[in-house]
Amino acid sequence: MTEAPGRKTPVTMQDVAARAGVSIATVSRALTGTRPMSPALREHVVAAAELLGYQVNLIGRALRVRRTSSLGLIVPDLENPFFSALAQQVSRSFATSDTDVYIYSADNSLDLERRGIQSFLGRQVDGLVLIPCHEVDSRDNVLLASGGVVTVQFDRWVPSAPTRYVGCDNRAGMRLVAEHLLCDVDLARQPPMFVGAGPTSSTAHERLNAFTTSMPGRRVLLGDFSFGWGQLAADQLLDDGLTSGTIVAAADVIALGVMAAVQAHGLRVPDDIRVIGFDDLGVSSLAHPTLTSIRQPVAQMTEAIVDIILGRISGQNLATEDLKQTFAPALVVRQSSPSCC
Amino acid sequence: MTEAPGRKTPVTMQDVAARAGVSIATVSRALTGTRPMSPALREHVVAAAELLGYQVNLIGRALRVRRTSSLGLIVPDLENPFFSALAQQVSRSFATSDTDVYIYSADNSLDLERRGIQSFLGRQVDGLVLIPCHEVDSRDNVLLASGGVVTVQFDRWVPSAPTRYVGCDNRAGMRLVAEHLLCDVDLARQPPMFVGAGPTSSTAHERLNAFTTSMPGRRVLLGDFSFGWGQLAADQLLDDGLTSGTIVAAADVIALGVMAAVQAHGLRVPDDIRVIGFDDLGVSSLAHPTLTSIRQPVAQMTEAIVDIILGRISGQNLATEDLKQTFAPALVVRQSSPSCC
DNA sequence: CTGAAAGCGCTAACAA
DNA sequence: TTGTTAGCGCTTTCAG
Repeated sequence: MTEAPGRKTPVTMQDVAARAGVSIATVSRALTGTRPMSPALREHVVAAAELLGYQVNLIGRALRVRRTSSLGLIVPDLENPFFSALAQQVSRSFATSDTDVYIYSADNSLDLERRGIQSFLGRQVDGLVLIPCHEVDSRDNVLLASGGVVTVQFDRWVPSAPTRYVGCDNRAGMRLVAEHLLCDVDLARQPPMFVGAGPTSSTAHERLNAFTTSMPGRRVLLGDFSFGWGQLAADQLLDDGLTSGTIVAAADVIALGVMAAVQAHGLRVPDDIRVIGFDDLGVSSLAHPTLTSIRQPVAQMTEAIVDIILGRISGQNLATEDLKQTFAPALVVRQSSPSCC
Repeated sequence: MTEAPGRKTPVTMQDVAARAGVSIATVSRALTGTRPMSPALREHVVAAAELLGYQVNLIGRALRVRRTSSLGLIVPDLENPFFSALAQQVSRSFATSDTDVYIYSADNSLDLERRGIQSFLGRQVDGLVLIPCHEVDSRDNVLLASGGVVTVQFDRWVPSAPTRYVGCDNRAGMRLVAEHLLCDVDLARQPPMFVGAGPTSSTAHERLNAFTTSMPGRRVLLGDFSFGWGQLAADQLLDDGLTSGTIVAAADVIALGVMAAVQAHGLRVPDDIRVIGFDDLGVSSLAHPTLTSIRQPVAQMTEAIVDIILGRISGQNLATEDLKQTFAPALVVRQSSPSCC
């Protein structure tokens, strides 16, 4: 019988050294390849290591080299598909480097957010990517993070924290929506209204502000970034007697909820109610009808994060405005709000 | 000005000890509270630590105590909402313990899956929860994992790997679907067919087998666990002239894709086409129409994982069949396939 | 090109 | 109750 799993004493470099009849330093050199050595001996050591099933203890290495080759990513909520998509893309962008990405879900709790940060800092990650839970209340957490390690705020911006930020230009995105409305929509027949999220995050804030600026005096409903809220909001509007209009949602998850509710009420999208989303989640091009949305350049954004964390960018003496890196989104017109021509 | 973030030399116990005028061991005891000591001194030490902004270095601690209080969770793909939901729930179940959960996405790649395992093992996690990518090809990876640390396979089972498994009873779930069909559906008017995933995972396998056993001779289409595949499959069926039937999907993501396509073709759910899902994702109760599905007892499953990892269960001399812990799912009848009465 | 030894930050056994 | 010290596994000077 093989031994019980997870019970055997781990084999160390000491063991490999003994087995190969060399010093522990030689084993280290043979395995990491940092210093020149005779190929024959290297071969010999590597063979011994494999024979014993040696696996490097990264804790020991990290303590010595003071680097962990790891990155912490803290997301507010994994069940929000936009955040899962971001997490996946961050992982993907670091896959070609030697940096491992670990994801921690704060489950929309400031306490868990703090716990995640403490935990990552304690484990000496080389960098921290943080999508903060709350625009105001996460400030202490962001400060805690940035005091310990290179920190990048992603997607959501907490003001007055001295960290880099990577995100998309939400105002520009909402301006694209406004242009689309002016150009392609009969606003008298299908007047616009906004279903957004309460301004507890910069994204919610910026999208809301940009909408009310571009489209003043329109109806605005605020909830959170969820499918359920979109559905609830649409139910309210329809129960109020709405039979035609253009619903601008602050996120695709909201928009998809809106569409479900509109169709449940027997109205047609886009003939009766147009729906416009934001983010351009993968499923949005598959929904029925397909969703007009604002596409965030996620791959570009995560590449920017790679550059910052791996230090490919000096970042030393940046002017304040350069701390914030925003990327231009694009309008993707689909069936839920087609163009007129 | 404050110092540039992430640049200051970290403050160690040594520093705290010097500042407080005590030995380093006293600092350790004051901060961890493992040994009795005079409250006044503890107070004093804690104050010094806070003054200096001391943060424990968990790497140093881990090297010494040979425990990291951390758990690795490897998922095949974060963009699949079912896996994100599982990840969230695992995190949640461990939130009350002192074990931190780190998530790693294998991005459906065996190489990345292996990298994640190596990385977690090297970092000496106390346990590993693995949702394997592939029923056959992941075998080496599972063996690698289980050779290093307590490993639990979750949701998907790779045979002949000596690890515990936690998942739901997929066959029982599909039997519930069959019962529902026999009881509530006019099978002559709405004949059942199966839209599943290729048998590259135990879940796909078991659900497919259970369907073909309960409902022999029915049409079966196999793709993958995605919204897009559900849509594509439904398009095929409808293009073949299907105008009424019952589509049993192997997962909610597939079912949602099916529903979108069916509605895009102008057919009604459930009047023309019934749709039944599996997993019972949160959004499934919000879709339009709401989705009849098989609910997995996710919270129960993750609690079982907690028990295994934290060693609340002996697990020493289990019989082979006890290594597999399956939980009973439940049928949730909603609008997409209502009951007859 | 290889070995001996120091030491990363921490905790625990042992002394006082 | 507190201090001294060894050592977790590893890399990297420094000698040889």
